[in-house]
Amino acid sequence: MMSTQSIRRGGGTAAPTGREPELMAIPFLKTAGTEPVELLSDAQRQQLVRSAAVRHFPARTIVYRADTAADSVFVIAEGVVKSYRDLASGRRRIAAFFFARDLFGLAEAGHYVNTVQTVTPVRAYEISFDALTELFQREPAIEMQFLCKVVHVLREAQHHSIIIGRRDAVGRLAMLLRLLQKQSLPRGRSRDIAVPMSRSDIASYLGLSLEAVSRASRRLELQGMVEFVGRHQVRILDRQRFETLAAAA
Amino acid sequence: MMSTQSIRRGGGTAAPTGREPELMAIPFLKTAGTEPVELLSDAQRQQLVRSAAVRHFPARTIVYRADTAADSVFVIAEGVVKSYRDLASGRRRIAAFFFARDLFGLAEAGHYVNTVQTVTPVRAYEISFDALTELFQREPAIEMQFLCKVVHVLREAQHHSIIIGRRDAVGRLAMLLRLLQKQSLPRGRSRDIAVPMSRSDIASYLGLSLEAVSRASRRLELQGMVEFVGRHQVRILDRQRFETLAAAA
DNA sequence: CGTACAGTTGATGATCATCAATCCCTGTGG
DNA sequence: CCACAGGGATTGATGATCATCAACTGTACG
Repeated sequence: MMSTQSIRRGGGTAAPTGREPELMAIPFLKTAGTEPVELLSDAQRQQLVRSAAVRHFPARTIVYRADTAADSVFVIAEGVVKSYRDLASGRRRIAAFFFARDLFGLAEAGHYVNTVQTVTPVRAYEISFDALTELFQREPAIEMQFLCKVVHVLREAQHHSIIIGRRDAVGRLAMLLRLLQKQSLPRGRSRDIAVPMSRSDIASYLGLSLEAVSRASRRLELQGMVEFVGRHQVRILDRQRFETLAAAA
Repeated sequence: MMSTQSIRRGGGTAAPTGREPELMAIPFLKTAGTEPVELLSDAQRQQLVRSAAVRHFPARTIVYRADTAADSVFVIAEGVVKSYRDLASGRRRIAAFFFARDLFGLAEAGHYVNTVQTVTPVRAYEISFDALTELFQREPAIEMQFLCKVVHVLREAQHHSIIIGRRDAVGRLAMLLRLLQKQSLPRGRSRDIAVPMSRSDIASYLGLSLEAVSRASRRLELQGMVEFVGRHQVRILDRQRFETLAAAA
């Protein structure tokens, strides 16, 4: 279904030679701008790649399940995953989507907290905890970069709860689209946003019903802010109003 | 920088007992149980205390404001703070409450993300970023403990968005009370829960209106699950149903 | 004892969840 | 190439829940 279409998202990434794995975040120390930057040096990437294994996952693959024994973390080279938990009520809450240059697999007392499943085909670097701690000892600077990245993920989690805290469905959807926009092209200014995940996933992420997402999409279109090009792409038509809505919080 | 008026240096008897500062979290590596544990060794605490300054804040003091220059992190020895952001709509969203043995002050590009204000009088250890990085180099094990703590805070942030994701006000309130219960006595089994913050703060944390919190409290009482003893204490009357409600998610 | 603020209670309207029916896209097989 | 099946997505109708506005009560503190 989305297999071929959604793998190639905007942003001609790749160039998988020696520049991986990448780890991107906004550092907490003062930097030039407020944009995310690559945290790892070439030397650090070389160190990392020696401790890691490259893994390939087809779309919709479970990478690991919540509450199972955890032994490694993952850095995405290419693709998108969702990190979620199925609640007692039968509802599913997606805690986060992770993209290229993101880190996931943080555990609690030796067990994964969330289930992680690929949304698109994914290429990732898997690093065992043993290798990671050994790496931290050998190259302490890398540990600081990981700390930096985790803080970044923490900020994103806080942002997520601000999204969910909104009462209006269209506002929540707009905020998600803005996230996806940043992912699509970290620097470019294209009007097109890739939406690799299903409506159902979006609903689980936004804390809405599937129908509410559908209606919110419709309303965004009717108001002339965006245009849906198929199910996995959105085009911004009125950036002004779109940004205002997404920022209103 | 820090707001000058709101900060008062230690006026009383700080006299650290030697067991401070403490830093508590559930490690991500496998441990004996799933309860939070003290992360720092005695030696590490001694190192830390040498790089830190003890600060005392009266209740309702702003420790720092969002978007101001950040230069240090804080470890709470005693007291409660709230970490929040005021949104464009005029609403306030509390991202987290922090308690004794918690860490706060993580920044983004050299600026604090949230405003932090004390709820009760607070005694805290302030550690400048400079001292912290220097400390990490001198004692690499401490960096791992900080990483561990940040991961812990990340999990709590994810849990927060699960709370907010609930649709029913009573359920959200119950989940907050359960958090406060864990804080009250990490090991004890008392029926009483301390609720140091105001209804308004609770509302901002749960993503509800102040009135909704009030009505939810009333309903919890009418259903016989809890009893409110004054405004800052709750007594569990029917733990069974209370846990069920809080866990339903 | 009075003021100010925190909290409660009530009435009304807006928004979303839910149930149900239909549409549409995609992949499959004739 | 087309028909069909199945899951994803859309649309519609109804009810439940919370926000909001407003009035009131309780409590802390001088």
